[in-house]
Amino acid sequence: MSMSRGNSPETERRAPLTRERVLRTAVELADEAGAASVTMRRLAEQLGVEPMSLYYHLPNKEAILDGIVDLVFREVEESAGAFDDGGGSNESGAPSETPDVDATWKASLRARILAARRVMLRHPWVPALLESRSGLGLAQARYVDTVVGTLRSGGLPYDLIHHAMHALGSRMFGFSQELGDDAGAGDASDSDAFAQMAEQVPNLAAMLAVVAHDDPDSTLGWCDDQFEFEFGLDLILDGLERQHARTA
Amino acid sequence: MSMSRGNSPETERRAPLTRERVLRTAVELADEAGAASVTMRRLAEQLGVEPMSLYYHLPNKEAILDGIVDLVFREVEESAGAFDDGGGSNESGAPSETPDVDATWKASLRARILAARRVMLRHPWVPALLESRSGLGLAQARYVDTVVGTLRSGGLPYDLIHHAMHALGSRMFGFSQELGDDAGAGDASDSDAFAQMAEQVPNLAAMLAVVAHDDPDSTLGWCDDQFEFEFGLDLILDGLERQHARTA
DNA sequence: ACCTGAACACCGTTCAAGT
DNA sequence: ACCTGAACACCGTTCAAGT
Repeated sequence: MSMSRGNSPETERRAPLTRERVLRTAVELADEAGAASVTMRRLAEQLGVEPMSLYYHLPNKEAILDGIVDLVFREVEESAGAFDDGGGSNESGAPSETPDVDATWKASLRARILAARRVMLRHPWVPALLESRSGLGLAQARYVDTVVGTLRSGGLPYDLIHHAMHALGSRMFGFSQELGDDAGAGDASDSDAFAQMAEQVPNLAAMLAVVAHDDPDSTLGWCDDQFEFEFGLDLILDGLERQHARTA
Repeated sequence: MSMSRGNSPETERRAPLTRERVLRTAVELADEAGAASVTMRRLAEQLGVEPMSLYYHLPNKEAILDGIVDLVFREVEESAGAFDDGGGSNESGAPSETPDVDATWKASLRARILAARRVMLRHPWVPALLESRSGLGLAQARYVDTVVGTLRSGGLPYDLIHHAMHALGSRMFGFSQELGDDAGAGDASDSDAFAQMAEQVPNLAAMLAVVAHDDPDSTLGWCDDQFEFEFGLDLILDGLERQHARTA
């Protein structure tokens, strides 16, 4: 309520330009028009400001891209507020039988990843952007940290956890390939091109014929992405569990 | 040897501009300087030609990117020339006990994928480019086709094969995430930033400390990518084998 | 401290023209 | 048939300047 800083009604209407506000607007822009539309000039326009003003709050476009990825991972953290931290900080590195192993590690990791997926589905441009980025941002690192913590609470040794991170790959963040675009379709979108392709790829064509048999429109784009995601995720989680059981 | 078309020594020295030659040069350019350097203007320069000449042989830049991906997959096909086709075309879709199941499907699929990986390692820009592309090219589709054929020859039903394709994801093509860049490193490249980050991500830091303990330089970038790739691949292949055995 | 204007070095691409 | 030149509508970014 203090009016010490000269807040005219005008400056109150237009929120001041801020790193935070720039990034939030960039996320909105990406959500509405795709990552390619996040351009310094269009972002500035959206903010009612000149392009060069952005450079006062962020060093360059890379920082903006890093920033919006981090913003999404903060959203992931919020969405997972209900989960416990699972951070049993076992200082000694010895893989002795810890008494307090959490038998539900697999279910809770699974739930957390599926929660992350729900956020990613709201921002389908994140996967492609994330692949192009090298280096974890802070929020993403914290997310990875909770995954490690969950696996550790299940009693898995750190080297198996390390392999698990690699085996999960981007699945850890809730996506595989086909989030944004229609993977599996492609040049063969129209059925003519596909029929012509079919004789060159008989095995693939046979598989598609069998799998799509209960879906009326035979054109592709028929995969149940959610089912496939969970299938692949469970394959990996079950495999990890088995590896752990074999050496425990 | 015929000189019917006016081949002066000059035109023989400079090979004629061709779709093929444009794409091969584009691959070389990407190999040497990264995918970002494949630009119509720089590509033309490399070919000793004006930028607009490229548009006579290819419709636009997208076609060039699709083209170089396809070129790499043709390289994958060549590298796998020693493999058999495994194309047992079992017309009836019934999953009855086929007498001619190939018990070595897992090993041969594994070998083919690792062969593809060796090609991808020569062209580290392919993964990122492939993710951004929607739709299989012909050579890539043929590659997928042989993967389907191999799984089918092992007796797996088509719907399990379909799940397998999704579960494998880009691993089918021989890469996971960390081909080009140093995944796992990042903002924490310098040890100062990492130490500061460590207290925010205790579980992650603990894992890294344990896993890196036998690697002298504690900075990241220490993962044995080949080992991790094979670990994840085997996890999936073993899981698929088990799923198949359970329903066979 | 915060924002702007003009300018630079790039992009992909169209279109009319050259040979 | 094959290649070119000029031009257009975009980029990200630097740098000196405004308030």
